[in-house]
Amino acid sequence: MGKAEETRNKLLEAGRQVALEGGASQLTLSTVAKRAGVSKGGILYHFGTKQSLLEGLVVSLLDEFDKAVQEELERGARTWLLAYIRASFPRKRAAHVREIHTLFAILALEPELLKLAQQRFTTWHAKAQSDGHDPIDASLIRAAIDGIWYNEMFGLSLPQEEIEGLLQRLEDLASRE
Amino acid sequence: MGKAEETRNKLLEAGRQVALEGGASQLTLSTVAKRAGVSKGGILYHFGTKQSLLEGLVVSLLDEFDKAVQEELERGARTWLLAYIRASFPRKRAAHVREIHTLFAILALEPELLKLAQQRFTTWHAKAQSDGHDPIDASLIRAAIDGIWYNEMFGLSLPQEEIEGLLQRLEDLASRE
DNA sequence: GAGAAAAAACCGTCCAGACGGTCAGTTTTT
DNA sequence: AAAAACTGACCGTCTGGACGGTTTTTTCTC
Repeated sequence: MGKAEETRNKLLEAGRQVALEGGASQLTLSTVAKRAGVSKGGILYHFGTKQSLLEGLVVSLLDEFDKAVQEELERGARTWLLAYIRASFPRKRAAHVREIHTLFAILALEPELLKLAQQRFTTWHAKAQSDGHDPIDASLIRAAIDGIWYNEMFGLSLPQEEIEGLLQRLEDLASRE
Repeated sequence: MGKAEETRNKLLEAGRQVALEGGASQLTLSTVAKRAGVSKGGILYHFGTKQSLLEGLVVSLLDEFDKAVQEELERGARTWLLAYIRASFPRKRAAHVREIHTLFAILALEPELLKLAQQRFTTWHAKAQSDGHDPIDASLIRAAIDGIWYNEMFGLSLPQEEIEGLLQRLEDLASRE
C-alpha cells in the first residue's frame, strides 16, 4: 500500500470515528483532518471536495459489508440470505455498530448520497429473492435483520439472549427450503 | 390554539419540511425561519437554542407516532403489536415517510437526542413483549416492521404488492395466540 | 368599553467563530 | 530533477446566537 493510499485510508477511518462520536455536525474537514493527523490541505488533496470525502466514506462502508457477505458465503453459508444474516451480526459486534452509525450521519447530511445506498439495497433485495426461498419469507427475514441493525444504531440493543433467540429463529426460517 | 402556539407549530412543521428536502445540512435557524415565514429572532423566542428546536422536532415526531398507535387501538386493533403494525404503515403513506426522514436527519445531527428516541423504543419493546405473544415472534415482528420503515427512509420502497404481502404475513403472525 | 399601561410576541441587524475551499510554497518519494 | 504528497495561512460565506427596538396582545383602570 503506497503512502498516498495509506493516508487516504487513514482519512476515511478518521471520518468514521468522527461521525460515530459527534454525529453529522462534527463531520467537518478540519475535524477529520485533525483526527487523522493530516492538514486540511492534505484532506483536500485526496478528496477534492467535502462531498467527495463523504462519498468515499459511504462507498467504503458499503463495500465492507458486501465483502463480509462474500466471506460468509466462502465460510460455508448455504444461501446468500444466510450469509446476509451472518454478515449483519458478526461475532465481534463493536465494529459493525460503528459502521452503521457512520453511514447514518453521512446520509442525513447529504441526501444525494442516498442513491449510492439505494443501488446496493436493490441488489441485495434481488439476491435475497432469487435464492430459492419463499419470497415473502425472504423479505421478512431481510426486513427483520435490517430492523435489528438500524435499531442498534439508535442504541436500542435488545438483551443479548433475545437477539440470539431472534437470530436463531431467522436462521431457521432461512434454512428451510 | 393561541397565536404563540400556532407559530410554534408552524416552526416545527417548517423544520420537518426543511429536514426532509435538504437533509441535516440545511437544517439551520435561518432556513427554518424563512420557511415558516418568521424572523430568526422569532424562532429563538420560541426555542431558545437550536438544540431546543431539534428537541422539539424529535418529541413531536415521537408523540405523533404514539398517538397513531393509540388510534389504531381505539379503532379495534386487538393487541398493541397489531396497532404498532398498522400505525407504522397507514393507508396514506406519504406523511409517514416524511416523518421518518426528518427524525433521521435530526438524530444524525445531534446524537444526544438519541436518548429521547431510546426511551420510546424501550417502552415500545416492553409493550410488544407483554402482549400475550410469543416473545420471539413479537421481537421478530417489530424488527421487521422497523426494517421496512427504515428502509423506506432510504428510498428503498419494495414494490407495493410485496409490501402488502409482507404486512399480511406480519398481521397473521401477530394474530395467532 | 375606551384607552392607558404592561406584558408577550416578534423583528432584523450585528458579531465572533467556524466552515469549505484556494493557493503558493515546502517536504517527501520516485 | 521532476513529480507527487502534503502544509498552513488566507478568504469569502454562513452559522448560532445576542440584543435593542417594534408591534401585537392582554390586563387593568375608570
